[in-house]
This record gives sequence, C-alpha cells and structure tokens, in this order.
Amino acid sequence: MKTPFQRSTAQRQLILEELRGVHTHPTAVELFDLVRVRLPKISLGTVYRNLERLAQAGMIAKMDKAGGEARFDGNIEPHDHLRCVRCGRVDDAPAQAPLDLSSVRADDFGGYEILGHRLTFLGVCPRCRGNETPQPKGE
Amino acid sequence: MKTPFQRSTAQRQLILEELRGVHTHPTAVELFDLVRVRLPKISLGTVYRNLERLAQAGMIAKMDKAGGEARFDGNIEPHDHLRCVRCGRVDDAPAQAPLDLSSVRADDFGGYEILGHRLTFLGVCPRCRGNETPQPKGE
DNA sequence: ATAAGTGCAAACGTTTTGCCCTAGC
DNA sequence: GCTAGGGCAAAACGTTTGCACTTAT
Repeated sequence: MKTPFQRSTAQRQLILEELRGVHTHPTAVELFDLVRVRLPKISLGTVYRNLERLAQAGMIAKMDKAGGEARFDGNIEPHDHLRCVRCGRVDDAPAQAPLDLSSVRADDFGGYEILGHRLTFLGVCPRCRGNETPQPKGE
Repeated sequence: MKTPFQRSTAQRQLILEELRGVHTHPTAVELFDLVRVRLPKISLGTVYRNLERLAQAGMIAKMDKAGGEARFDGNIEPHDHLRCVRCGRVDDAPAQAPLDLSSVRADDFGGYEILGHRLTFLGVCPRCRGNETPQPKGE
C-alpha cells in the first residue's frame, strides 16, 4: 500500500496502532484518550487530522455516524456491523451476511457505478437485553 | 398508526408533506428551506424538534450521517440506498438486494436480538460519472 | 383556560482551521 | 535547513435547549 505521508511520526503510528488494537470502533475522542496514555502531549486536533488522512488513504475506515460522533474502524477487510439501538455500541458481525448480487441487474442500481456496500444490523446487544434500563448512549 | 402528538400543527403537517413529496433524503436545513416557502415564519428549531419526534414515532426514518449532517427519509418501507462517494447524494435503490438470512445462524449475530438492517451501496452516481470534477459535497 | 407546541437565541458537542512551533528528513 | 506535521486555541458547524409567547384543544 502506498503511503501518502511524507514523514513518519510517533503520533500517527500510535493512533494506527491503538485503532488496530481495539475492536470497539472508537470515536476520535476515545482514541485520543487511548493514545494519550502513552503520548500525553498529543492534541485532539492531531487525532482528527490523522484519522481523516488515514481514512482517505484507505488505511482505516471512517464509519457513518449513528448518533453524535463519527467512529473509526482499524479493520478494512469487508465485514458487517451490529449496532445496538439502545446503547449505541457497534460490534463486528462474526460472519458476513450472504449478499448475492449476481442476480441483481445493473439498472437496479440506477446508473450508479458500484464500489462497495455497507451492511449494518440493528438490534439489542446482549448487555442491553439483560438490563432493561438502557445505557445513556445512542440517539 | 398511533400518533403520539397531542395537537396537529401546520408546521408538522408541512414538514411531513414536504418530506414525503421528495425522494432526495433531505437534511434538516434543506427541509427547513422547503417548508419555509409556504410557511416563512417557521424556525429551524421546530424542524429539528418535529423531525426527531416523527422519527421516534416511526413515521419517518432518520438516516445515518455519511458526512456532516443527518438525512431524513419519508419512505419507511424497507429499502436500500445508493450513496455517491463523490457528491454525497443518496438515492433509493430501485430494487432491494436479496439478503438471505435463512442460512445465518443465531450466533453469527453475537448474541444480538436483530431488529432490522441497513444496506447502503457506495458508488459514483450518473451525474458524477459524467463530469470528472466532483461536486463539493460529501467526505 | 390549559398546556402542547412554536419562535428565538443562546448553548452545546463535534470537527475544522489558522498560526506558530517542532522535528523528520 | 527545509517544510510536513503537531500543539494550541479559536472558529465553524450541526443540533439541542430554555424561556416566553402562541394557539389547538
């Protein structure tokens, strides 16, 4: 993969490392807090800047915002997501749903040139199925 | 459908009417401008308030934000979307993609109770395929 | 008459930006 | 030494909220 970055910095390295080390699809602020443990002087602006550029470079994925903030995914392999409508958490789907597009005709796509797809299942996570009192997160 | 609203107002009526009259998945501000033509005194806050409550009532759908703002959909029938990665516009997919979940096992969903799904195809819309210069919208 | 709903403007949380400084090359 | 990239703080942006007023019931 070509790197569009001209210099290697500790900040970007750590951001990427932390993002790949978790499977929780963190927000920029959550990632900021993770990175800050090892690099206390990093600024939130730098986290945003790098996430944006890493996403544009295709090295990470920027997810659609369900509630208030954007979430980022260190795993760029195609995979589906599970989102809890109560607490807002997003998990990776253990298996990719079989989406058979072979029978879909070109003009089912309204003239679009298709590059990929995003599939997210909405549901209630195990945690929230237990306690009826919903977590404050989400929309 | 039960209406959780205690009073009928011209504002809410118009918002719903305009949203159902377009197929462009407008943002709150776009809708504000549409409604303002016939009801110049309406405020943006009212548009937000009503969109939120209409969505909670299940009468419209609030879509995930792809770029900066939330988009709303007057069509609550299950259907897929096409999003242009260049200009950010969102169209309805003419046909719903065949998603066969009969073969998917329960624990492919990691303990989630599944309520539904969102499927969005990413691609380049006809407009943007024509002119190479991309519209400024989108991320 | 009552209170649901509106208009307005201020406040809020997230993200972007400008400017100067730091540090990778 | 040159300049890409970072730190910081202000600004921008979409959205929410408090409060006084309007209006459907």
